[in-house]
Amino acid sequence: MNDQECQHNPEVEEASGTLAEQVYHRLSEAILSGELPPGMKISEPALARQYGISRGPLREALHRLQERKLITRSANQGARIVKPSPEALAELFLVREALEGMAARLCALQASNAEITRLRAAVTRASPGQDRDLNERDDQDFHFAIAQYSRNPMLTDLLCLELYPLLRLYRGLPTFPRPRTTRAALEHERIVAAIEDRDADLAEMMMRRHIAAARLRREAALIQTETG
Amino acid sequence: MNDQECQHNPEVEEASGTLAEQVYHRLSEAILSGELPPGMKISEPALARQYGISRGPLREALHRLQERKLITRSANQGARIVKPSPEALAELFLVREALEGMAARLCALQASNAEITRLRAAVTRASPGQDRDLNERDDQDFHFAIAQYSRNPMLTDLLCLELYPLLRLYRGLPTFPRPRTTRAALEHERIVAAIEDRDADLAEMMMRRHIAAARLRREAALIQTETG
DNA sequence: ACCCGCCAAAGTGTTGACAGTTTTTCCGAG
DNA sequence: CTCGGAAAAACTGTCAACACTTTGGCGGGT
Repeated sequence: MNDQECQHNPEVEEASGTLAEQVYHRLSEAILSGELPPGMKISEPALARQYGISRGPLREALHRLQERKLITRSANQGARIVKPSPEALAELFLVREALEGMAARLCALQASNAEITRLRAAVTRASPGQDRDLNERDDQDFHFAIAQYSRNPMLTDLLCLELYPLLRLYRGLPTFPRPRTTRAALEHERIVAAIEDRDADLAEMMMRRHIAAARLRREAALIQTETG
Repeated sequence: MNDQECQHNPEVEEASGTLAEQVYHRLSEAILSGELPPGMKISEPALARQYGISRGPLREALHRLQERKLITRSANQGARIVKPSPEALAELFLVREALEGMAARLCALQASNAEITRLRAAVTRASPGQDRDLNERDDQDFHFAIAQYSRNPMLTDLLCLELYPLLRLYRGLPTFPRPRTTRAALEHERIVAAIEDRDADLAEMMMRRHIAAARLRREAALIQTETG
């Protein structure tokens, strides 16, 4: 009935299971990528037409997004895309520091030798010399691997399925700290070295400093903006 | 059409907003309290009849519970109440250690003097002498207050709305560590003392030891059970 | 010109019914 | 008695329609 579906993303559309599941993932991606502008009010009939489905599955997806705090809902007043704020970004970095610090600790304690070898390979491949900078993809892979090798599914899910996706929301924010390429690569190397030594305390401390550095850079930039 | 509604809990039924919201909270409570046995398969028609509503709002509530990981859903196979495992409990305690440690740190850095005074009053009231033991309610209030005074809404929500409720699920587990009354009260006192001194490092360390103590006691009990 | 109440249009919340799938049951063959 | 398979019951996924609420605009009164 709708000839102009898939107008928002001409990708493969064969997906998993139910319509509610599909639209949930597509909406999640649309929000995190900024395709749906923050603060926008969601009209259920309009969105349902756009995706070529009924309101039932759409509402189920919206309730899941609500629980993930990607949208806000109030009774009889509809849903709105969540609006990222500099304050929320600061909070996120502190939570991330705590969780990734623990992940690095567990990694040092429990990762297998094979996993550590893979970590080392990825880090040295990402920065073979002084001149090679760390790109965003390598950085994400590194943190993703640490989270996985912690052997704590609850912690891994929290980081990879909730915190890391949320970070994408804040990329457009003017206060989002740009990665410090060569410096970050060096810190990654030291974290892996601590894990290789099975030094849990050092691994956690290094990871926390690594995360905190981005937060502190951002706070410094904020102050400079205010006074400048 | 249903004369025997509310058969499961004869309480006040006037609640907030939509039916989906009400049934979401009631189901959440039912799962966490163990009223709905872990691992049980959920029949949507049966539950809908039991709560006197249609399947639509019920399904919306179920999708929210799925996102909270209180139930598991697979396409065309229905939903099941999540089953707590000793492994998941161990993971939970590690995540809690990381997050509450950070909360105590932020508390030491950012809590107002009035809030710290309230913390101190609550701790001394909970254990006026050596003989007075720490009950469960006082313990929960203490950790709840720390989470709140951290002035980090994202961290507070994670702890109070996700981790702490989840803990109730594991209370029935034979491996759940029973509180160490007088010892825990002493540790609480030391944490508050560190916060009063605005000693962020010490506050975090004390809180992490406090959480880790419960985890270690549990692991020790497990080993003893295996060998005994 | 401004404010207040009414009316229509749109939107959200809820329901019952229909289609496709899974699970159970039941019956006969081996 | 056990095993396999087909029919039937139950259940999940989906949809369109209905009831109630909110929103926007219009007209009348001040």
